[in-house]
Amino acid sequence: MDRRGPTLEDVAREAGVSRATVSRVVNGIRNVDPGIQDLVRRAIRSTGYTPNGAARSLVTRRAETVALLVSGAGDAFAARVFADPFFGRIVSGAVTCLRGRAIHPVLMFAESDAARTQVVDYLRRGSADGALVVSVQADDPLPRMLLAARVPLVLFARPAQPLPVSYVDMDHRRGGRLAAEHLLARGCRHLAVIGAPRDLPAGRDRLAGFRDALGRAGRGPVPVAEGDFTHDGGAAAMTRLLEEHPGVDGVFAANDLMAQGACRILRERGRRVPEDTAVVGFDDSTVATACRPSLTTVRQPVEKMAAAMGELLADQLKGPPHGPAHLVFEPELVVRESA
Amino acid sequence: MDRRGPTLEDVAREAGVSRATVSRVVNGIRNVDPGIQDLVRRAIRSTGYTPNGAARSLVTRRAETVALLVSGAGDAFAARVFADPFFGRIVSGAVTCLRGRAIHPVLMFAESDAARTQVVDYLRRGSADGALVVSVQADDPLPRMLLAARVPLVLFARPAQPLPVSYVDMDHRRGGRLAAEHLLARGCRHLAVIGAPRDLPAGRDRLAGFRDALGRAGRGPVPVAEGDFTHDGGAAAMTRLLEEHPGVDGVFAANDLMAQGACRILRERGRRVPEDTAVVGFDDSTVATACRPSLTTVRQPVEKMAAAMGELLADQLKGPPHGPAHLVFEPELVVRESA
DNA sequence: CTGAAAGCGCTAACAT
DNA sequence: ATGTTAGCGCTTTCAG
Repeated sequence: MDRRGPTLEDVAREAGVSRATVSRVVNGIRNVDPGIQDLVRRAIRSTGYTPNGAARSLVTRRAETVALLVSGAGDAFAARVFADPFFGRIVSGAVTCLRGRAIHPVLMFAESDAARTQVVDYLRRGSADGALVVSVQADDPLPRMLLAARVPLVLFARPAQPLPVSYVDMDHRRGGRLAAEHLLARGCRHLAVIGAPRDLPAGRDRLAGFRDALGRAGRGPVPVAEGDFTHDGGAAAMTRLLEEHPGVDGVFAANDLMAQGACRILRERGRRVPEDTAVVGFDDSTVATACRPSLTTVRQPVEKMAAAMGELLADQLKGPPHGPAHLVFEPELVVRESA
Repeated sequence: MDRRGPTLEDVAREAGVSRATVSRVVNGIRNVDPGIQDLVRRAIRSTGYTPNGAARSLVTRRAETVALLVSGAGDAFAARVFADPFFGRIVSGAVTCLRGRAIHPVLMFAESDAARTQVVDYLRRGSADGALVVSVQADDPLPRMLLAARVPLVLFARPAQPLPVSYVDMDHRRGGRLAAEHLLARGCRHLAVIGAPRDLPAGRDRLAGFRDALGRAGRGPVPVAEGDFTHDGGAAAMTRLLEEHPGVDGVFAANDLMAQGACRILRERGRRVPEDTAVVGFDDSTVATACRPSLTTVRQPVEKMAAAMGELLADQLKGPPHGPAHLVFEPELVVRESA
């Protein structure tokens, strides 16, 4: 079963012109006589010609492909990643943006040294022109490796260590402030936080913003239980919080999944949400509207951010490098039932 | 910024051998003197050589890449797809399987004629060696188009129209039976179904299996409200069901998201789940354990199925075609709180 | 505006 | 066991 199709040569012969001319027509280059253009197009149709990607790629040095990398650690990483609707949103935003530019995304997980090596090799081999990277780990070595390999790349979220690299991010500090202000405004007096893993810049910023607002309102320190972005992690954190601070009447969770886990525990303990304890989530993921009470949450415009990543990378691939670009989006508080 | 690296030629010169020998070492072909192998490897290291993918691809006629196609219709298709954890599971299963074989998945959505054309072109261009297709639409034209282009492919789920193509599927009929038997066994007397879109074979089979079991138990016809696999669709269907059959005490929903939507409505109407109305879902997706009551559901081994798709395709790419293969997996009832 | 010709970097016969 | 050679299918100067 050989899927080898007709080549430029075949089309050229059919049309009675040279390969170069066919190539020009295929690539939409002007300076081709309209009559001949027609001739060629007809020949293309009649032969059923499609350009060969590898051959083209070999000379243009472009694969019209980028790697979409999800980077983090742990067993069953791939399986866990998509349990959070967050990643699906990134993927769909990126894919949608790239497809408009006829760039194709190759999805890869980089959760071990072996996987990272595979990823870097893939890029060095020229199979992809650049990379879109989503790290869920603070000390992720991947961006550095890619930078060392001179791979054009754009990160989702500012790296934990400063790096000369483009990224798209959100103003998490502001997000944390919005959450705190809302909780304060609805009269909560005993706040608590279910935080992100301690070393993630985004998590730190959300917490810092939350504290900012508290400080400004003359409030003291706030108890924090660390979560892991999962439903169960949120539930566990809420349980701990309740043991040590039974009087808590307002909770800010660093993502919606954890907020949902927290709500579950609160209700199992006989507390009404939001009457007894209000809960604010983060992300505005699909679960925010699917649960009862629906979640009041800080919306991240993830799809837009992912699309921006794609654009930034596309620009970088096209023009000469203008140095790292940083795009920071604004969060938005979405008020629903939980707070 | 030219990322052009050293070539085979450079390595050959450095090692004082021919390009062919270097190529043999790189590709792990025996019949190379161990001493020379060492020499070459050293030269590879010292030059920092990585093979060029396009050049290799041009002669081997293999891209070591497959397209992972999600096919369906509608606006914002890409965005909606990942709202259901189901797709994330497929993707992660497929990626995990393929990576072991050094095959890279390109993710594409095919929801319009333009998108489908782009997809077929991509394959015809040789940029991918084959396709893994997940259709969420009964009359999806994509498989046929791919078949016509002689693209090796494997479908997730049997196509609505018989097609000479390999696929991986589950015994949905059996899944429906499991759900019915469980509901019957727990003493439900007034059953109802929240079905899948009517034209999906999987949905039809689940319903048929459900009816099978009912018939065998001497039960008559069962009311069915059609859903669209979303949380809200499930809620809407449940609402309709309740209006026409207020006495319903057992519901089978064609996926977990709809089951969750149904539970929401039931509780809003003051009914206890499962005491007043039991609910059985389908898929055993991540939402099944995240909600209260947790869902009793029919588990689909999605990751395994997706991995099997990858294997089937890999085999097809490797060996000579042995005709379409069909792999059918068994469902499993997972009993939790909702029924 | 069109054609001829030179590669892009690699693999795979075929010789040796 | 190694080297020589001929392409894979395309783009792109460079002439004309």
